[in-house]
Amino acid sequence: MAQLSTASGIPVATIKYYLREGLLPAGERSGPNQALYGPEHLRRLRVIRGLLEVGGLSIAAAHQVIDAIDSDLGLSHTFDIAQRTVSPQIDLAALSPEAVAQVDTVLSGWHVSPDNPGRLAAARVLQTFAELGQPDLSGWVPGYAAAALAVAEADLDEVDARSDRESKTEMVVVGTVLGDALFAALRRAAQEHVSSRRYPAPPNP
Amino acid sequence: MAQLSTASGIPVATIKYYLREGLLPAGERSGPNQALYGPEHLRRLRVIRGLLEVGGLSIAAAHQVIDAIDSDLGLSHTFDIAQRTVSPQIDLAALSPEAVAQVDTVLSGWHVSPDNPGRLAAARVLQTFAELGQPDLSGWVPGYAAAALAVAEADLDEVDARSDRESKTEMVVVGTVLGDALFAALRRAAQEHVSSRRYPAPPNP
DNA sequence: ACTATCGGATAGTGTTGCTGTCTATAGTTT
DNA sequence: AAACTATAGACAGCAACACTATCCGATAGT
Repeated sequence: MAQLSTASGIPVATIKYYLREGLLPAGERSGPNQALYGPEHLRRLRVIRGLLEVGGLSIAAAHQVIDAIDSDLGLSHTFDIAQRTVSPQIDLAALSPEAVAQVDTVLSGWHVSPDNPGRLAAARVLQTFAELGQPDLSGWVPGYAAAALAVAEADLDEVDARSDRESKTEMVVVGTVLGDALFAALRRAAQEHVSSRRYPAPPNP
Repeated sequence: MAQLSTASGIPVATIKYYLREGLLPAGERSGPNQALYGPEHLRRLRVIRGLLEVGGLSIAAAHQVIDAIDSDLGLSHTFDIAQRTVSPQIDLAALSPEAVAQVDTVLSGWHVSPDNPGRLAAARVLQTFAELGQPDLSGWVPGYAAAALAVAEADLDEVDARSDRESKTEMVVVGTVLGDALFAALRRAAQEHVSSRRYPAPPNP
């Protein structure tokens, strides 16, 4: 276990904690107080840290998506679990009908089930804007939808590019979680790029 | 204050907490133990709840971006504060040069400063993929970059569409925070749409 | 005069993600 | 064989966070 700790850079106490929480499978027992850990444990640890640190998931959420990787349920079901895990729980009754209608307008032509977590989350965001007196976002949101469609195509392409089923499953889960972080990061960079192109000389205070 | 509480749906104790933390400016004092709260307080409360619940910010982070709204520092500076607040702090020394180079390839042609928070965060994500043995993302990431560019254009368009400076500032801050959530939500919906189009009949277990 | 409410201060709560300590045992070195 | 180190497993403790509850003295409205 000391090796596992030094190889991963994670303290022994933390590894024990992940074992306790069921995030990491126990090592192969070689005695009452001895266990052997293989490369798959190291890999799993890296998945865990990626989900927690980069993806910002909680321990409980990471547990769910890791279970989704381990169980073989078919890709669409795995997608569903991953999506629900990373999305906020939203009560449909708490949403204004206007916001929901607004989202459905944007999503018109898409085949999306009514309880898709993204649909509800998007409605929540639009409702927040509406409460802040920004009712007309018709110039803004469609651009987001078009970009989201392009990204989703890229996501599915990448999953298709994986050869074996296990690799596909992992790409579904990890891609769902880390894809959010990746896009947000690239948006920051793109904002600086576009901003500097539009306003060449930033005003000096 | 009771009115403010019922109007916003936020418990009095919580409003007091926000006052203590400096998120909400004090009401206009009308006596040693009396204060008046106006519509601007209600609006501010809605901003706070949006940042915390929808944007997922911490109290400290919300404080920073709210200060950015209040101070008038020029749009590019406000953008910078908002970006740094919502981005994870990443130590450049902890990043592998390969991951950084990979990001810079994707960002080639963009005018992005070396310490742009998005550049570092994107490198962190790519490094995580590399550690998981997914080295070749050249079919995936460029699509993200193109989409991010389109979204950034839409963001700046929307800021430009605001007339007064204060409204622009608020759109910069709120748009930066809630835009992430909006895009992530629409990506979920788009994934279901694309997935159902590509694999019409999900396998029944 | 009386009662409800106010602002302000202080302390307490539940959750989360670890971290430190302890014990009994097992391997390893001398 | 004795000394030493490392291990698994259980348990308690801790710091940060976002509230929440209680108390207090003063005052506004009736």
